[in-house]
Amino acid sequence: MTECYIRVAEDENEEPMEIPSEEDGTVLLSTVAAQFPGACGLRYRSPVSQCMRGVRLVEGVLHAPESDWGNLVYVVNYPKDNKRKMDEMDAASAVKIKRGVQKTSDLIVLGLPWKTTEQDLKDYFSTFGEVIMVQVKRDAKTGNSKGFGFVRFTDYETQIKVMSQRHMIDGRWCDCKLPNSKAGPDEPMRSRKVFVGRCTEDMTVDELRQFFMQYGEVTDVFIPKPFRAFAFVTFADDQVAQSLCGEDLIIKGTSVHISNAEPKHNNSSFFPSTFFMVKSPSLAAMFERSQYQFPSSHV
DNA sequence: GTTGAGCGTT
Repeated sequence: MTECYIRVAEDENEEPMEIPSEEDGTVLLSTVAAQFPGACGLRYRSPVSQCMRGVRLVEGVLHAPESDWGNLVYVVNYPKDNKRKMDEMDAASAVKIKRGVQKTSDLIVLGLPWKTTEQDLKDYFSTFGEVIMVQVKRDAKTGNSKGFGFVRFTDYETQIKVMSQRHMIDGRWCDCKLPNSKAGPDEPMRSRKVFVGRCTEDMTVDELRQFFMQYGEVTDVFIPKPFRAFAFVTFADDQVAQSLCGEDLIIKGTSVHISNAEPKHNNSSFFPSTFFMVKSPSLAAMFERSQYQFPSSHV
């Protein structure tokens, strides 16, 4: 058997696309997935039995049913019952659109092959939608991949779609999930100050101020020294601060996580900050600063 | 130069 093209379609009634086989006549699942992201196999209607038959799949390699692939149209298989999930997804996103544009967040990608690079991730996930950030986490010393990474999409629908299925990346099944850092209901109190996690050392007070200005008036930026990979940003309006909590924002190509700046002690009943504010703004600032530590989730 | 559930600081 020699190299050829086989006809593959999303559905029996849809127009097929021709995809190439290998020299030995087999077809790689990754070749199918390149055109049909999320594909996990192929099936076809047997001319003899008129039943759908599965194509043999061994370690990412699809084998022709008979001596060759023939002129049949092969239909793409997706994990579980993806069609029904799509309907649920559309209904869910329709509800959410009414409440405004959904913010996307970083997704953790688990199970990456050691060899997979950020370019590989970008290439793969771009088939779902516009990608605005990818990371492969590596050992600082050896540079070896830790086997997981992160991805961020422009559109929320893309994020939902990507989370709803498994992913064949460089020969391994990977999962995309919401990272633990943003799981569970946190965000307890209302504050004008937010905690900015995962800062990099090159971020300056000025740059953070410039960046956060787009959301509202910034009254203070505090970066602990020596470098501790987080910062505090205070807004004039607490609603601005609250609206950012839980979000992943991208500053200079780095994804930072916004959460509430949590007070470690609560002495405000003895010395309400409003008392200091009318008397002395600088004292009020000192007071606020002494009250807030990093949230427990980041300790 | 190894590994395979997890969780992001260069």
